[in-house]
Amino acid sequence: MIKAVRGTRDLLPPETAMWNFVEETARDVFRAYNFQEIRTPIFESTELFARGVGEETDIVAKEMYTWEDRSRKSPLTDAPHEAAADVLGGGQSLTLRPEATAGIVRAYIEHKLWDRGLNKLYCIGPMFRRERPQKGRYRQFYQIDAEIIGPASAGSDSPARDAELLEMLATLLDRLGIAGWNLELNSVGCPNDREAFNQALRKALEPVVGQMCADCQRRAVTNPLRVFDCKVPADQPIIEKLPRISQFLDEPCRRHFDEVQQILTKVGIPFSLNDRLVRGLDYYTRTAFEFTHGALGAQNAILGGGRYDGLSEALGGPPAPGIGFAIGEDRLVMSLPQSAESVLKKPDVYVAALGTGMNGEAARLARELRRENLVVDLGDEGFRLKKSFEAATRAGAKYILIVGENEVKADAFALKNLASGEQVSVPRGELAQKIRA
RNA sequence: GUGGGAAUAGCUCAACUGGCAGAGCACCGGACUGUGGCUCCGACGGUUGCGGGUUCGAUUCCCGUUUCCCACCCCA
Repeated sequence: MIKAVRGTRDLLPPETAMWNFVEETARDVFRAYNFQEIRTPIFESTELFARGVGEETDIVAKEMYTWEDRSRKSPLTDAPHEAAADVLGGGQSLTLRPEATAGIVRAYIEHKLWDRGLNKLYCIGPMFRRERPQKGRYRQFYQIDAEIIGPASAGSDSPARDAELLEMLATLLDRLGIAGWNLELNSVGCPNDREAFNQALRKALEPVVGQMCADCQRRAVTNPLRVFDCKVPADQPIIEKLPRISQFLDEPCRRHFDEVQQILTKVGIPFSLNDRLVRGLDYYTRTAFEFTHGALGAQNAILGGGRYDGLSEALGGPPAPGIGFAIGEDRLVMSLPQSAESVLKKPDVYVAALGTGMNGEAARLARELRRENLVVDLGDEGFRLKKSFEAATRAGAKYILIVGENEVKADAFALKNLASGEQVSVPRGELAQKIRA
């Protein structure tokens, strides 16, 4: 048997109803904040992620699905079409997107979206990372992503945008009925701050790193910021004494962060400061945040994001400050309180054809009712009435409509409420109204 | 990539120390040919994840492998 490959999965009904519920709610909330949809390709030039996400990140260094595309022309017969193409293989290096922001910023640059002022964009779709699967983590997973990006003259670097985005997220989680979320907030400053902080951190680690766990010794070399992620109890007293990024923020960054907090407080969004919150992608600046949820095990981050004021320039574009987030849709669906059954749209009526020659009559009635925007399921004239009832009950239909010889002759049909058992004869023209009532 | 656990019917799970692979639910049919849910009866359903080894005999023991789950790493 051929099975879905490791880390991928089929989403089946009724669970897909939950996904539709989440996506419809998200679109609805985004609309209220004047965000518009953008759809970018699910594969891009490898270089985009190397430069955007960062060569040193785990994502780029070991988790991407990357392959070499076939060359347009054989290198034996002619020069490669693409100047950038590898001379030997001829093909361009392509990668399945591991995250959405880089592609959106690429589109921003490619289509000169700064001409439109401030862009508020969202994107829903699959991402791909080759990690070891576990609960809430898949190799093909889905993100709901939104970005605010534009020239600084359009206000893209304003703390008001950070606060607006965070308030929107709180609204979305509330609308979905997700209780018990926690917003953790930090500022990772601008590149200068980070540089100074990194130096101070390395210096502070030097005398103590020998006493720390093996992971921390490795982090101290590769990415000192990640030392703050350590959960080993013995290391905590040491980590407590390390310098914090908050001590290295320059005046503009400090003011920016203060303003974000003030607005959030004013609009009543609860948050907690976490100066150990560091993010794994190189492009983050200033505001960094995570919404966590208890019921997700080790993968407790339901969404995360932050500001990326230098990303456009890193990709060869003009200055374009921005802020965005990615929701792990798989994890969001897992933390929903509703059952799949409860969000599933059940048929209003099951049309039961009864007896030879009734399929046509039933189809005609079903067509009329569907044109009235009712959800209609349709049986088969070969079914005995008992079987039609069972099928209607299983489908969760509200009514069953019997289409037999007697009914057709009278042009009035037996309509039975499956829950109450009440049955009435209804003329053809009044069916839709009666069912909807 | 590292460590641990698991895998038996569509689903949830049994099968004593290595001795005929089972149950409940679901599904299909009948009791009941135009009135469902309840009840009763019957039928269907299996390469015991896959491959090898030990043995007279393997779901059971051993080795390998795949996948899932848990944790690490990291992230959404």
